[in-house]
Amino acid sequence: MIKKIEKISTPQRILDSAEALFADSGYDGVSLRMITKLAGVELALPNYHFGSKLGLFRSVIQRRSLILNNERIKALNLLPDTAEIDDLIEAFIGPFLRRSLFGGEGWRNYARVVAQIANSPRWTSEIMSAEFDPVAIEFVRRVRLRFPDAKTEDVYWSFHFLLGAMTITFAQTGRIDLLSDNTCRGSDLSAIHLRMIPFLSAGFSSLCAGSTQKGGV
Amino acid sequence: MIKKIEKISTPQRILDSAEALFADSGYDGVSLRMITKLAGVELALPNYHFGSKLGLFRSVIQRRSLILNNERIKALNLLPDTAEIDDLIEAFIGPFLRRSLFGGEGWRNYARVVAQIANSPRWTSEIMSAEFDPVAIEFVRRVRLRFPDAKTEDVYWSFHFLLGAMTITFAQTGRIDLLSDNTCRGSDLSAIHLRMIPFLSAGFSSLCAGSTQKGGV
DNA sequence: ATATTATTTGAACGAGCGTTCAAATATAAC
DNA sequence: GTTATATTTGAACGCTCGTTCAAATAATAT
Repeated sequence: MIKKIEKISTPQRILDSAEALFADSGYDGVSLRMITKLAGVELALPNYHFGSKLGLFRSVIQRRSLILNNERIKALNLLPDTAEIDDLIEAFIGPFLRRSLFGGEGWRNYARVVAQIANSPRWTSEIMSAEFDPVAIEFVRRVRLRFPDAKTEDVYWSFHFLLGAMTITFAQTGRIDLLSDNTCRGSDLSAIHLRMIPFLSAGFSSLCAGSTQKGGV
Repeated sequence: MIKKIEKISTPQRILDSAEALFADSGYDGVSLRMITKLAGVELALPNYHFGSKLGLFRSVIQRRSLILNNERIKALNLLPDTAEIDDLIEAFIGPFLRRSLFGGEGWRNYARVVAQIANSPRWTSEIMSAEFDPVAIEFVRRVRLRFPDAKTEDVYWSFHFLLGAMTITFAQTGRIDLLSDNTCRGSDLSAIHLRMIPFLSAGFSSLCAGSTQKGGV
């Protein structure tokens, strides 16, 4: 059978181009003219399909966040209530990590956009909370099942540290490559997986399991 | 008492206004007209004093990074070669944390700008590496003195996770406040200090001291 | 006080911005 | 095949952008 060239719909083309450009230069660093030029469509079409530039930006995030959060919830639900902390962290981080590794350029660009919005007060409520609060709440609930004696604040703060480490890492800024003179590769996500889960698990355990006193190596 | 009106120089006024606006909206989200209007100076003056908008942005970062990195180096030099990992982390993070807490609005805005540039590939080489590599290298060197058997990659990756947790936290995006329904306050930096040092120390120890195998609670 | 330099002013430059809209075209329903 | 709907086109709207520059003013040095 002859392989037909799959026609990609206009909204998809716009989303892909916007995602790639937003990943490099952020929301304000990209114009609709740059996006439509890269997508090969007319200038007016983003506004027709997404209402506004802001609507397009939100759609860029939503498209993959829905997939990602479904996978996270599914992975968490597969674990027993008695699951260890490293399995919980794996369930939360793993889907994002594997998408970044095997999901192609689009998922890598998405991760870069996520890092930007996660680190800016501007997008905290209207995007970050709207997209990621439900799965974050479920993750926190499961961590508290694992550490019933943990203080609420300790769990939230641990999650916050995880969030920062995760977003900066998956964004692949090139910082660790430059700093380590290419001894470490930000694109080597299997090396990341090997280290991020133990690092964060130890942090959670230190803060949520035992006492909060210092020096507890 | 009579409040003496301290005349602030034009470059300082421009830096302060630029810093505040960049903190909220990023490099491309702010115009020189917004900056000069807030500073109460003429439009042409940023270009006169800093060469260009990009030069102004770099100066905003440099102004406080010089102070910060001097304090970090000094704090590291005060520690013996046998210093524990939590003291090393304290020396690296502490100055930034205390400035954000007691240093006023300017330092908080600076932290927000730092979070943005640390999480964007765009600023990795020309700002992040240029400003922070020397102190990062010294920190890594000291960690390796503490953990002589640690693999090089493990130390770099641990530092990278620290960087992500630190920048997102000091940026005070409001995310943890919203997520925890104000149980946690992103502005409560003493609560942060109490938790971030143990969390990261445990991560470093897990990755750099013992074996890299999983499940080592 | 005068000469020299540093800074500030006010206006203008060309270019790019997000958004809108009527007309043209393609698609779908009957 | 004809009508109704969905999408695309191309141009224009008012506005803001970073940068430049000669003229005016302030500060400094002799």
